[in-house]
Amino acid sequence: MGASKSDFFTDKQNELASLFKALSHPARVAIIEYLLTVDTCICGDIVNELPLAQPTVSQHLKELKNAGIIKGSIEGTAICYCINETTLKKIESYFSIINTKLKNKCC
Amino acid sequence: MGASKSDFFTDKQNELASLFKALSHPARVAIIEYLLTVDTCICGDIVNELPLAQPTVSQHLKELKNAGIIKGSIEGTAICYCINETTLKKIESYFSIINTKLKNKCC
DNA sequence: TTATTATATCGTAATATTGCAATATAAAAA
DNA sequence: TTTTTATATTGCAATATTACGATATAATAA
Repeated sequence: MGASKSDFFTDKQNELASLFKALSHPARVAIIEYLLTVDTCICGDIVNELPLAQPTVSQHLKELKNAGIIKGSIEGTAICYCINETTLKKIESYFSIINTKLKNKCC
Repeated sequence: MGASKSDFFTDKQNELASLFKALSHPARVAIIEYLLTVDTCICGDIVNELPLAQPTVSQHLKELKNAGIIKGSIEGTAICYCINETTLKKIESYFSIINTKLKNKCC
């Protein structure tokens, strides 16, 4: 085999896993961090920021977009990408809940 | 190719990516969530909680341990796993910083 | 000692990811 | 119109992940 048995897990577990999978590559972490340094959303120069070829960057952007971590809107010839605040707030609150639960533990 | 070009990214970006990679499988999310429901750290029954064979669960536990997300200590014949609070706090603070930065954005 | 119990490792097949050259698309400029 | 510019898609080779049967290890029980 090799395919993950996602049918046996809850929807929430699968959703969380796919969010983390989207962030599980250094290039995609770098993209997020670059988007954070840019003031506006007009940012079609992500390709120049990364040590990867244009098709590869395009593929990484697609994965981040499919996971809902970034949003992209067409701006003439260029495309304007920015971080999806809602998703990142969800992720933060997930870890916030985990850490709250951990406070009542022994370990 | 197929190997990710981790040499071209910063250590922090690679570290974060490997933390997220550890969480990028629903079984491993399920393991974390199960560990949260258990009061003590004595928990050698993760295998019975998951719809996966013992070697597969063992492999997932190893990945979580290697990434520093869980800790495991030998407890006689069994092994006692628990969540590594330090790592999870780090992840929460990473997203907390991101969300703070996002507040000063247009989008 | 010989079970038994709990977990890890090995080996391997199925599948997924990564990266990029080549090519396609689609909007704006000439 | 044709060219340029920006991004996406296709196709494919290299590599990584997932899953599990078989087997190994290592501590306790009998």
